[in-house]
This record gives sequence, structure tokens and C-alpha cells, in this order.
Amino acid sequence: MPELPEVETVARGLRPHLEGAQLSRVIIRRPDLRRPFPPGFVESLEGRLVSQVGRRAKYLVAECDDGTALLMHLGMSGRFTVHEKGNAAMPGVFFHGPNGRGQAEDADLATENGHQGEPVAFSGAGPHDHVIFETGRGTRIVYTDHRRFGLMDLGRMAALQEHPLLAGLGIEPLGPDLTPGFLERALGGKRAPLKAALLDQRIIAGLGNIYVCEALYRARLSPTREAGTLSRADSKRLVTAVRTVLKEAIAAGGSSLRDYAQADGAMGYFQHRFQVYGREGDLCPKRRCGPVERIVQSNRSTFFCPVCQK
DNA sequence: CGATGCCCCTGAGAGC
DNA sequence: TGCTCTCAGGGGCATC
Repeated sequence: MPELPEVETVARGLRPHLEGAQLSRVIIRRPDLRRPFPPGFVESLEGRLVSQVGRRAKYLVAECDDGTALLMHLGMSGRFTVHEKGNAAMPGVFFHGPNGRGQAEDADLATENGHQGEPVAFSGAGPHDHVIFETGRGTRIVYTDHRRFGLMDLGRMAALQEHPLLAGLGIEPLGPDLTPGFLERALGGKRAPLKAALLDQRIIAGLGNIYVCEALYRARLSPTREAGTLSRADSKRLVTAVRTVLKEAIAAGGSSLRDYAQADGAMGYFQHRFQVYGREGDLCPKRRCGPVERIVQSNRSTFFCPVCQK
């Protein structure tokens, strides 16, 4: 599910519930996520005050008052819901991704799983609710991950960059480092397909399958092209496209959270409209070249317009 | 070292 | 209805 914009939105959604709150109780209901929890996970966190919630690449980072860093990766299907005590339960942060077919109609998105609309019972944890954080404010923050590709780990904020999970990560695409010059240096000489290079978290950290497809479409660059063949003009367009796509996606996530905040129990979820992702067979939306094609690269679907993406 | 393929796991939807 | 097959937003590891 979650690429950078989704993780960023989850971080923003968790902030008001976690920052300044004490983790009064931490419950691991299922210890076998992608990797085992580190020893002392529960003991290290219980009683701690969360001072800050941030993001690095696709990792959520919760900083505790004693300098402990809680790292969380959502994998493919991880999500957080916030349950207020006293209410039957209300999801407060709810990541909901595209349905993978790209129709992106709101009604379709809302039906992807059983959470929508119906409150999750406060006491009745579901079979895929793997971790529960109870706060001193009486809220429950529940991590749900049916595929269990997500993971959690601990580290020290002071040495965050050296944490094994983060040490090899590349630059933040929304930060100042992503420039045409950087792309030329980082991709120069690479013979891998452009799409594979952009998915490589060691170069740029945070892009995933959807937003790479979307960025390449906007930049009119073919996903199959050798990464090392970008011209200066290509790199410029790509930098702009990556930033624009990510920012627009974050903005959309934020607005859906605001919608939720002013409501009434209505579910907050993302509503994204993709230009090419999941739109195989649709007419190239910007330039009407012809149908969007789907190919498989690195065992993942790539959607693109073979006419205008060169 | 770089590139590719496989695998982790579960569920949804399509097709028969 | 119910089975089987394919696919899914990530990423680590083995292999060539």
C-alpha cells in the first residue's frame, strides 16, 4: 500500500494522537511480522512519552522522550486505526490505498476491505490487528497488516541514520537533494530500466510502483529506457514530475484527513486519480495517443503510454 | 558489483 | 456455489 505520500499522511494523522502521549501499554498480538520484534520491544516502549512522529522514506519514526526511536514499516498492507475510548470505536487514521485497478471511484475505494464505514469494535481486535498501542489519553492505536509484510524495530534517535534499516537508503525525493544533477550522477552508466532504477531505494528512497509509473508518464519517459541514457532535459522533467506527483498525492491525503476530522464518524480514506496506474486500455489521458499499456518489469506491473513516453 | 527472479503472506476478484 | 488462478502499493536474498 504505502509509498511515501501514504506514509507521510499516516505520520500526519498519527501526530495528534501520539505526540505528547504516553504509551501506557503495548500489546503484540502476533509476533511474526516480516521480521521478529526486537527483544525488549514492549518493555522499552511502555511508559515512554512520544515526543515526535516523523518519516524517513517509507518508514514511520516515533521518537520517545528517552531517545528511543520506534521504526515502523507498513509493508504492503499495513495500516493504523485510532480508536477513542468510550466511542464504539472510530478510526482516526486510516490509510486506504487505491484498489489496484485504478478506477479510483470513491465508492470503489471504500469497499476494499471490511473496515469501511463500520466501526472496529474497541475490544474485539481483528485477526490481523497485530500491535496495539494504548495511550495515557485512553486511545488505542491499532496496527493492522493482513499480509504481514510490515515490521517494527527499535533504535536510538541519536544514531538514526546508522540504523541498519535506514543506513542504505537514498535521498528523500521531496528534499533538496533531488536535482537533475543528482539524477545524472546517480543513474549515469546504469543499464537497468529506468523504472527499476527509480524503485531502487538506495538511490531515491520512498518511491514505489504507483508513483514511479505516474511520474514517468508525466515526464514522458519510457519505463523501459536504460536509466543511464537520460539527457539533461529528461532529468529536469523527471525531477519536476516526481516532486509534483508526490506533493499532489500528499495534498490529497491531507485533504481526506481533514474531511474526516470535521466529520461525524465518516471514514477518511485517500482518493487518488491516477493517469496511467491501473488504467490499462484507457486512452492516454493527456495526449490521447492511444491505449495505456501494461507490461511486467521486475515482476511488477508497469503502466505507461508507449507513444508519448520515450 | 549489477541485474534479475523468487519469496515472504493473505485476500480479492476473475474465470471456469 | 465453489474451486483455481492471478494479482496486489515492499523489499530482502540468492543467483548468475
